[in-house]
Amino acid sequence: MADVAKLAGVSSQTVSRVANGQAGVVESTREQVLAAMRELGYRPNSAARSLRYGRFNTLGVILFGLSSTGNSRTVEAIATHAAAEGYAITLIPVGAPTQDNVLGAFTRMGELAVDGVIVIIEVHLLDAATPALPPGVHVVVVDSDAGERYPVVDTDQADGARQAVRHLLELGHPTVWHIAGPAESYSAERRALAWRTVLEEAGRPVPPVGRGDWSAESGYRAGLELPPACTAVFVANDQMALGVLRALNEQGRRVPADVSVVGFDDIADASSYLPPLTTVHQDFAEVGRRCVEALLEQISAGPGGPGTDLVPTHLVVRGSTAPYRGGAAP
Amino acid sequence: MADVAKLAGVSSQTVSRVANGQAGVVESTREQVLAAMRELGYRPNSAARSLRYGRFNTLGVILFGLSSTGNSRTVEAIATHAAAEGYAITLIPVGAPTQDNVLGAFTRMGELAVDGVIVIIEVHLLDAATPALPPGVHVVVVDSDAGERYPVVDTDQADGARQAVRHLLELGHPTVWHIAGPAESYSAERRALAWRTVLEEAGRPVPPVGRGDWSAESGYRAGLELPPACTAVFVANDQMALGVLRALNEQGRRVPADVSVVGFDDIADASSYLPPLTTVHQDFAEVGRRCVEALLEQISAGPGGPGTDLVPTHLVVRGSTAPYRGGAAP
DNA sequence: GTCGGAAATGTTTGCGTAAACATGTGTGCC
DNA sequence: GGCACACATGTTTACGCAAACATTTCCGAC
Repeated sequence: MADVAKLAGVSSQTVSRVANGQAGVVESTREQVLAAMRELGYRPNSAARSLRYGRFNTLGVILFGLSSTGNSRTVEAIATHAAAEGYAITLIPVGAPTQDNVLGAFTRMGELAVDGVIVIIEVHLLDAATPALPPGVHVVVVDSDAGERYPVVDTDQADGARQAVRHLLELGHPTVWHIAGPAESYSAERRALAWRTVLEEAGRPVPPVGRGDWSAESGYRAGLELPPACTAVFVANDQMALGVLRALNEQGRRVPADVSVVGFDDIADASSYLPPLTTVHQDFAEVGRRCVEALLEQISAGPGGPGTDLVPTHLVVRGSTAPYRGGAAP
Repeated sequence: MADVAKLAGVSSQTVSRVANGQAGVVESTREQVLAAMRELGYRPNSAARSLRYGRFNTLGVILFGLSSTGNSRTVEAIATHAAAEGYAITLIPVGAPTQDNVLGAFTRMGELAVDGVIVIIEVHLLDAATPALPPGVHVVVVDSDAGERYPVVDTDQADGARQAVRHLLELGHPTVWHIAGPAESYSAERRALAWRTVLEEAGRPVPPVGRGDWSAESGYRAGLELPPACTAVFVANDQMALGVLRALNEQGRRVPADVSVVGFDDIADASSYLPPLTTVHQDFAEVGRRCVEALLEQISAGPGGPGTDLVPTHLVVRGSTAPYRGGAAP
């Protein structure tokens, strides 16, 4: 900066004024400074700026991994909206979901230059970790039941699951089976709970729950366990539903003629499954947007209270569901 | 830091020494300082550190989006390995692939506190943009033909495509059709070129190329165009292959009995397609790892020359390919 | 012409850290 | 006992920037 000032024949303060587009610099001077900047290839040093302002214009994101479609789409939306607000994103992935790893990630984040943190992680691992964050750092949590302690943004999992199960009941199926995600996952539990509640409210029998780990492969294995009596199944995500379709296909059971299948997420591929999957649409981009919004609000206006902001879902009916035809196999 | 020093009854310099684990501090003093740090919840300010050192310990990543499986897995690997080396990741997504957007991303990145940049973007958009980066910032490029000007890390696209096409020819198919990715994509072009070359070398006719945009939906549309004479098709990625499977299924053509299909990427879901997809396995994690390695090498040892580092691929044979049976439909 | 005041520009200062240099403190050796 | 030297700790300074305050310049009104 000093070099630019010297070359332009002005003080460094004037350079600073030009760099920040402040008023009070006469046109001719501004021109000269800009020319000098170009000539020397001057870039403002963001570290010095941060030091001066006490702000970093950076948001941290802590998550388990980008491998799930939901996470990666949420992160993408976060990055996009943060960029639009002049913020950069710093990513810290946590390897295995252990207390130690999570704590380590928060500690690292605490040492990093971030103004706020978005946490995409199960809450039970979170409690021990947040104290590792410095006091000034704000937090928004995605996809967990931390609503009593932190601001939370989440998809309306329960309502989505309700829509799925009701759709199947309305088609006449006597009851609906469920293949859930991993027990540690809060979304998985909420979807399972909503499924159970709808069945109970409708006075239908509640079949035993199948389990997967969100992967198509695990859905395939769980699908093989589905008994012949099953005519309708609500699967906790689209990828497991893909596995279920394969399992049913291998067993010679036709979808949707013999068995109706509903997924959750509405990933891009779901419309190309065999048959195209009826599923619950989840608006990941909106979740990401609201996270950034809530966090920036906190940063500028001070900590908002806890509470949960739910993004609505809706059912997308495609070819994998059909009316009940009175029996399992024809 | 001054507060800690006061509380511990030492100078700030001693605090600094303790914070950085430097020698020359007697045990009792160190204890006192550590205690004071804990009491005050002291955190070193990374902005000041960066200012002092001229290093940020941050790597930038510029990409189009996280929606493709490949990108998100590569980014995940980059983040993981960078974290292991004590570096954080700053993400800048580029919306639409226009010259302006790319330039904007590079400009923003130039103003950000990064020591190096990993670019996951088509090269023809890259040329106009890199000058926007400050001189001291190192660059590694993924998935492009920039090998003559930048260090490039990439999957061995050509070899993967060759393996796919040869596999189909070895099964006895007279020739192999191809559904390519978008023409702007360099990987798409390389896969298409390798496909054409193998056919020409084998003296087989080269059918017209189908086109998609990587999405399952576009694969479906391209799949509907496949003529009855087609008995083998190499699709440029797994998701489009999923669409092709659906198109063939709708037309009553069985896979692999009537038509053999090979994909590219080996995404997690591919083994659960109907039928499980034969595809070219791509090691995204390794690509990410090598990127970080190359970039850190540059940062510590000065700019390495251009050149391309190819990560090998291998064919995974599953259920979507079968020997040629002498005719298109039985 | 002189004076007031607004606008343009310059100077000083401090953000938190750590290197470089300066000072103190004790130890062992002759 | 005095001296040198190693080691622990303190003081000064600079990193790049911009707010706060200081100075200069120029204009119009009287």
